[in-house]
Amino acid sequence: MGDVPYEELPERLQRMPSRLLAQTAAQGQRIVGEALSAHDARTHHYAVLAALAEFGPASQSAIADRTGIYRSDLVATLNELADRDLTRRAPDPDDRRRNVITLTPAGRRHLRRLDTTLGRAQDRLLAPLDDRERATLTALLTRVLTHHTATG
Amino acid sequence: MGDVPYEELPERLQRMPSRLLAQTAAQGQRIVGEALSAHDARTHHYAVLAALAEFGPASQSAIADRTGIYRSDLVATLNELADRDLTRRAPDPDDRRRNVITLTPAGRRHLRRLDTTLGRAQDRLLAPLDDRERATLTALLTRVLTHHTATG
DNA sequence: CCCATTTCAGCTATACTGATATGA
DNA sequence: CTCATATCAGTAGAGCTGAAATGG
Repeated sequence: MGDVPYEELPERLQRMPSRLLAQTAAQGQRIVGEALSAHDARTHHYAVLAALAEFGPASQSAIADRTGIYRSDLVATLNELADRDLTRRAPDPDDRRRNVITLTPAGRRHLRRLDTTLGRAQDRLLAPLDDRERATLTALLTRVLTHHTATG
Repeated sequence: MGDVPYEELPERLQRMPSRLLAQTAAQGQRIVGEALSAHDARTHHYAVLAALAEFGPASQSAIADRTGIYRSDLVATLNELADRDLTRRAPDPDDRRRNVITLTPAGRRHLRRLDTTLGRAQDRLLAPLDDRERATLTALLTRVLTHHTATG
């Protein structure tokens, strides 16, 4: 990708919002993925660490709800985080169906490193936009997203 | 996804542009994918048909450049389109390394149907935004995207 | 020889579905 | 019995890489 002047794109594709979103999101994923891979991390890792830091220990089900990660995918993510000693998984004594996931001190430090790295990645992604434009973009995206994810 | 009030998301995730883009793009892909699957089509099909309609017959290499589809992925896409008699693949007499891809009349009709279907899908995707906001969003996305895909 | 074009075979991360075992 | 939780197995589309075969 990125080997061709934008002018050559078919006009239909050029202005199709879903395509603009997909392509721009792919650029973001590429930039963020490169930044995270330097820390042996992926986006799901960051989402889980952030949820634990902001809401405290939680069941896998609660983490899934708070991050948008599917319960089935969360299993692997938590395995990876536990392998790296960034989170711990312990059975919940109050409800033995549940695991309680907690952040370790190393997890907290890792999250701070990722915050820095990801901040820089966002900056590279949005480089051509000034602060006001960035705010406009995130506000518009937020409105579209909430419209499609709202429960009521 | 979409089972939880937005307010419960970790603040870090809520405002991260790359995540907003990824999630919104996923909604777009879901909506567009459903619309296309009713016509036994996928996004790559539309991109190729649009490129052929707007630029005329072309080699696979040229189509790849004009759509952003990888050359390797284009092979399968063109197989599928040819199976449906929407495009034709013929060797180029001027350069026998090349295939010349042309749109069939059925392909032209199919493109028109997809135009309609996709127009409605875009409208559902961007439902919460008015026309001016939609224009702002596409303009901002276009600037970010061209910044990352420009050759010079 | 080098370069362009097509094709094949594979990989990755993400989003998503369905089934199952266990316990409330 | 039903519902919730965690887990496993698998699917799908898109983006991406590398190598091979053929021809300019």
